[in-house]
Amino acid sequence: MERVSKTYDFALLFAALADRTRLRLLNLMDGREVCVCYFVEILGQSQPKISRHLAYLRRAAIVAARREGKWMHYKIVTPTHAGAASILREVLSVLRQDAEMQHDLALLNKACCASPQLTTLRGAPAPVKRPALLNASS
Amino acid sequence: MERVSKTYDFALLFAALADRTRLRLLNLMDGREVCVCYFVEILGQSQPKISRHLAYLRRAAIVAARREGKWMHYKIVTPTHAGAASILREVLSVLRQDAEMQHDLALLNKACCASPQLTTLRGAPAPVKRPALLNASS
DNA sequence: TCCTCACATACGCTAAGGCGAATATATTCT
DNA sequence: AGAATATATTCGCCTTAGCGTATGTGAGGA
Repeated sequence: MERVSKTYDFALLFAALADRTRLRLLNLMDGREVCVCYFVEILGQSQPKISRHLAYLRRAAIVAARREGKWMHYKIVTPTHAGAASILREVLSVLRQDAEMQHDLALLNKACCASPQLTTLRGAPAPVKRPALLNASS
Repeated sequence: MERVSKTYDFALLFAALADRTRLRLLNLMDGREVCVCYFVEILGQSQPKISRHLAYLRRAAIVAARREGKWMHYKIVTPTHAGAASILREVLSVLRQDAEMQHDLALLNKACCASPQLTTLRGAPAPVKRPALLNASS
């Protein structure tokens, strides 16, 4: 058995959370896997900016990316550290109360159901809702 | 009735938490009011450094300072935003599990009970434990 | 193979953070 | 008033972050 991160770097976790855009991204990924194009469309911000923030979250090991053809899907990964996991869970839970976060999610759900509605997203894969909010990935 | 912070700046909160030294300071203040000299002694770091991090926490409205003669006492203040408050509570709870944090607290408790033990702290006021972990201040 | 789409990364800039060292301020003591 | 103590702030330096813009890369289609 291998020992994983005896001392967890909480500062790194909080640095990853210390940006409104990243919090909005995480909120959109709460419980589902989301394609990058949706982030760009819903947050209304430049694609490189979104991509850089996603890279930041990846560096902090908070999200994982999966390629599917031309598209990249991002999802939240549960931190190996139990404390970090419960902090992240609490954060996501609190974010759900935020007005802007709720608005973002409403846009995501709309885009999900009415595919050809948003011209920019024509043919983009729909985000897949997951049963568990935080699902461990091997 | 006055409306308090309709939209809370979570990024600011997390930025304040995104530093190991500040997390150690908050952990020491968990449930009690602590004099600056203890922070310097226990963390073993320079006084200006400690003071700057405390100023950062003050700016983020996470702690409050109180002067008592030559000494300054710091304590955690509960954020007005309920979500922020519960995040902070969860963070403090998780920090308690961390080895270094526990060690810091052990040093604080020792310093608290054996006053004349630490020469540097001769005559310094003892930290006062509070019943509630997070007590709202008017 | 070339083109296009979706996304990632590099570059140049500016702002902010963190640190040590020095200095300022407030309080108490003599 | 002057000295000593406790704490805060400033300065200069370096590193990191965030942004727009431009460019690179990987996959699919013609």
